[in-house]
Amino acid sequence: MQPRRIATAAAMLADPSRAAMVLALMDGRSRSAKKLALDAGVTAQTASAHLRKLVDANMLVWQGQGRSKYFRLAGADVAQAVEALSSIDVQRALPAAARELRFARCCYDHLAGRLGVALTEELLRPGNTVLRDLAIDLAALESSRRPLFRCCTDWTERRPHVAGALGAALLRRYRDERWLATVDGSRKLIVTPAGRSAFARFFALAPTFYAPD
Amino acid sequence: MQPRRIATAAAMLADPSRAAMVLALMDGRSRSAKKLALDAGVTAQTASAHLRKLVDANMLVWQGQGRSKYFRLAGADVAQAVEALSSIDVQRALPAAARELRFARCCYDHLAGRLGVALTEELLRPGNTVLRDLAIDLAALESSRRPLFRCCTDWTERRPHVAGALGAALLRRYRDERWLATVDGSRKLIVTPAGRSAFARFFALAPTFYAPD
DNA sequence: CAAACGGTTCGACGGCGGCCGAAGTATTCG
DNA sequence: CGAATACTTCGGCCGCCGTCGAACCGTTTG
Repeated sequence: MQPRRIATAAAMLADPSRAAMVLALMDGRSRSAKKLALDAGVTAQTASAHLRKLVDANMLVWQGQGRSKYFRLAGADVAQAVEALSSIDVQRALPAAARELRFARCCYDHLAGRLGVALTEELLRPGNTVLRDLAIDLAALESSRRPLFRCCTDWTERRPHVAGALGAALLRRYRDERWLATVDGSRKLIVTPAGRSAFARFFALAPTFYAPD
Repeated sequence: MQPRRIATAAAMLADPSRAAMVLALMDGRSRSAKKLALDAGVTAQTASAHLRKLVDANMLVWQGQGRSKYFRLAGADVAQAVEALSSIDVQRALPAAARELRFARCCYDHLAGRLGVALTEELLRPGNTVLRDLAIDLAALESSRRPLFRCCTDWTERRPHVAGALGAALLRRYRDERWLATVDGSRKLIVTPAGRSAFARFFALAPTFYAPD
């Protein structure tokens, strides 16, 4: 039956501790069980039980390294479900913490927020040449098992941004080029000076785009 | 705090009875409390409690009519969250019931499934004239408070289909023209003979498209 | 008005599940 | 080897929440 499947998937995120863990992994990187326990504010034993459930539910994958266990999200579907859930009942006034994430953040392994949406829209404009300009190897991405293009609806902007293998490749590129930089352990991303000029050149992003709203 | 928000939203769908109710509303229509109680297989009292919670959580809205109360989804965000959750851990072999929905179904108030994805891709092709051909009044849709365009990732196709005000307007149109017909109380949609020729004319859908996969 | 029907409130029951302390395994390091 | 560290298992506690029976309100119908 369908309801049961959805209920069990939702139940994984219905516990604040598990939600905190998954949220901590929304930047796409891996974290040890201990770190996740701290993130969630529970002891190691409880975290262990939670992580086991999340793995059993195919929401997390894990990878051993010495006496540590590193966890990361099992796929972009999980990230999308989390984003979709947080998009429900967005109150008019976002809390300060959320507003910080509004401009640019990573959603699992791709770019989200106002910047993500804007770059996506530019990318989809007919006849654009950004992918060629950046020399993104679409053929290589296509051959991966992961779908090339998926779209993910932004909970702050309520408009789509690009996810999937392409979204991941783009964010990786932005980081490698030092156009975007990560902030401490948060999902927030900041645009470097080099990034500003690059986005202006390749995406025709006006300087006024960065003005506070 | 962020985790708590997500957890409470997920908790709404974490109960099989509530999940069944929400699922029963995924076709975008309204249902009475009694009907929903039957759908979920619980008594009227329990259903009442569940529905109250769902309304409090802004996932359902309700509308009184005489001594009856009719519920429907509060918005497309809810439908999207449900779709996203069901997309997690899609096993290779879909159950028979799900396969029936694969070709065409309604997702809240717009079209999803293989047909929804195909029509969306045709719609997005540069220079297409479908919206003009069908005389869709974009200006009127634009003026509604609801966002004109949103995309929703399909859990069967894993590719985006059009949602938002435009998606709703299109499905309404397809139904009004009798191109698509609903099946009993399910979300399944079937293409009428008139629909086949219309989709061929406006969307250049080849007859082979309807072949079973 | 009385009967029927849809929805709600109350209270009690029962079970599931998150939590931690304590103890157990495995790996690393001195 | 022994100490320290990361993770797991076990057992018991506690609280939350879904469930239904019974009784209660409001509307509709005859």
